[in-house]
Amino acid sequence: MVYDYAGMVALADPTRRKVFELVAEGPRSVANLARTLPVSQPAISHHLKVLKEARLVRAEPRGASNIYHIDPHGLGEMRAWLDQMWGNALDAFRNEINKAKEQK
Amino acid sequence: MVYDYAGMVALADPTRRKVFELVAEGPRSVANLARTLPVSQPAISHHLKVLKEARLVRAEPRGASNIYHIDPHGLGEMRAWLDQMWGNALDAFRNEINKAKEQK
DNA sequence: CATAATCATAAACCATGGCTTATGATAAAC
DNA sequence: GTTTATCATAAGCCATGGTTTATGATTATG
Repeated sequence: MVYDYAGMVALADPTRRKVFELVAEGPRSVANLARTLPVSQPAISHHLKVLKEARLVRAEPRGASNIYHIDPHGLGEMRAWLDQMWGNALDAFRNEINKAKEQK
Repeated sequence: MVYDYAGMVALADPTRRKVFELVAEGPRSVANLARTLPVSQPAISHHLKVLKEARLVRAEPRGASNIYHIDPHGLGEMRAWLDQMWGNALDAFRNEINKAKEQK
């Protein structure tokens, strides 16, 4: 599986996490997010750009506003990747445990 | 669910990702990692410290060496959190879709 | 006991990136 | 048509954090 870790990078910043969490609760405009969080509107726009490039959110123009909502597909990709990574890591871990037992 | 995002922050750095991926393949010492990756030994130690505090790896002293392996418990916590977040976000997304349809 | 190997911590350097202000472009409101 | 609201981008500032060198502590080796 190919994954560029963009989702992890995007969620590493606290402010960007809050932006994402708010959008995950329901669609929000840039102005709404800027009013809700203690950062400027350009900062919000920048965070949304990173989240969008990480395929965690999508934009939907609505008049002068830009409504952001989550990107189920991209979010699912990140989840699928973590699931596989988790499985692989645990398999390798169990192999090491068995190898250690054989040493006895 | 309480989660401090430490796992995401830890995996946001490219070098630290490589350290983790190598450890996930099987137990490795600090010296081994330092020989494998193009960074100094103190850099490796620092990355391992971050990964350990994020509960993604654990250390096991073995003589003068320090063998690192994954922390299945901590890794499982991160996976469980992402699973729940994913479910919540999708539920909220579907609610919005239905709301939009009722508007018609 | 002396030497070599392993590792963690501290200090210093510097690039990355998150933030603000400034600005222009588009759309709604009056 | 003028004003107001919304949004994205650019430029500049500055803190965060990733890196290296230096160092000391602990353990194996000879």
